[in-house]
Amino acid sequence: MLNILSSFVAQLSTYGPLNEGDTAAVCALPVTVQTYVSDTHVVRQGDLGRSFLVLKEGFAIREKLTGDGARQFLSLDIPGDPLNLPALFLSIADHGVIALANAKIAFIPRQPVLDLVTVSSSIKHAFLKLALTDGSIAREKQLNLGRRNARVRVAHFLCEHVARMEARGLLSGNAFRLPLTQEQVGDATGLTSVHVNRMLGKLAAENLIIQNGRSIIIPSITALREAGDFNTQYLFI
Amino acid sequence: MLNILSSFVAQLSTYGPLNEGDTAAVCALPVTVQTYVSDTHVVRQGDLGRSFLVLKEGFAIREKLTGDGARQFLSLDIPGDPLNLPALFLSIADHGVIALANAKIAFIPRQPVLDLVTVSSSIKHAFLKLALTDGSIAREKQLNLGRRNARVRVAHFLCEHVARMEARGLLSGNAFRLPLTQEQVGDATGLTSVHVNRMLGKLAAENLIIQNGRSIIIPSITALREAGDFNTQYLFI
DNA sequence: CGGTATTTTGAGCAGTGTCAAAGACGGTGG
DNA sequence: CCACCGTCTTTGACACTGCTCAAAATACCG
Repeated sequence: MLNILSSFVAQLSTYGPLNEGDTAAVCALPVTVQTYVSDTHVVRQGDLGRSFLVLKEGFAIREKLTGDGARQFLSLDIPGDPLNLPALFLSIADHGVIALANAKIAFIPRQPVLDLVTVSSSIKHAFLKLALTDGSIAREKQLNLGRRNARVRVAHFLCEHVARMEARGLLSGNAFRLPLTQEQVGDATGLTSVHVNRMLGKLAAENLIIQNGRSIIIPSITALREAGDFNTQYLFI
Repeated sequence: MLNILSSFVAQLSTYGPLNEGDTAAVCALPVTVQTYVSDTHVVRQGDLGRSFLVLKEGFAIREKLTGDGARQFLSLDIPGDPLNLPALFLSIADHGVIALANAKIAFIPRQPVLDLVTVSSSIKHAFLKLALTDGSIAREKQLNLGRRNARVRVAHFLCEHVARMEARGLLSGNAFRLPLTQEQVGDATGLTSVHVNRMLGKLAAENLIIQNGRSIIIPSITALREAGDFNTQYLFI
């Protein structure tokens, strides 16, 4: 229960029934946990997938870079999220991973995970659904980046983070603390920090959010979701 | 060999070794083929995944819509591509599918596919890699839409289509015919048709492409790839 | 050959980016 | 506990990319 990987197992089991043997096998995987102090690159685009990474505490970010160094954040990951599933099975990481301050990441050597997936069909099935869900989220972001304006994009970003946190039981009430700077929100939404600042101000002026530093209160999640053209369906939670 | 699903099997086997039994089992799946005349919605966002769809001939598009009806194309699919893997395993389609003129799509009832995946571990493994690769491509598009300007985006789009066609052996030489209107290229790149037109004109003026209607010649793929900040790595071909 | 869809072009505009500076905040050492 | 320093947020002025609207030119299809 209090295993290092319990939150990951819990999430995995939402994708397909795991029997006790499966659960035990996952929890028995050899694990090392690493804690990070400030924003740190854990994996760089192109690295070999030597270990499977699962976020245990705090937050992490997956990112890609353009040739001239512009950053695009692909996801803001929360406890229980796998951080490099593609690298595990495709050998090479198509994206980088950044640990935010105080994040704890579990490292599991690659081979034991591959072995486990080979042995247990239901675990492999859960991994497949995990990959497909991750793809669904990426596609929603294509839509967000390609066809929604700045205000809607920022609102959508907030809605998604809150919805995912809530689904994991990591959020209570309508208040939370954003773990990112506005510059980083810009990297997630394809905007500049200046414009993110203005859009947050606009959402606040419309009473869709109440800001106090990085603490955010959402007076009406329904209203914010409408502003962000947000629907939980694509998250499959 | 000349089975309806042979191109799909060929692609699947690039993701993981399939023995003869696996190959035969896939080819033995019950299939109906449907031909489309002009751009037609085959699946709509939110539909139930009753059949597994594989593109056999021509082109198809996967799309998502915003609440106010703006379109974002997620991918331009080519023969051999599965069109609704997520819907198959997650029950509900997170995106729509459009068949372009003269496309032939193979419909395979859902249950036989699920059964096959349950029985064959190597086929499930191939599906997993397929899903992860699809995710990798979606992430590159997040980068493209979020952080690259219009000219680079259009060049990147062309490079990706050409690279994927080539990898399937569907292209010879440096000429091809774009199966999309400029409006549709805009839906794929998050631009308007007018701006796509200008960017294509710009690429032509720079001798990166030679246009004649929808026929495009690429004098130097190296040069176009540089202009499009394109590298095949994320395609895992 | 006519009608429709698509491409091309132009002019003006809106949304977002850039640059720069001031203000607020938070953590650290004294 | 306070002062300081670096980071982050906020604001303003202006530039530029890409959008809108509209019309003309061209290509495609029956």
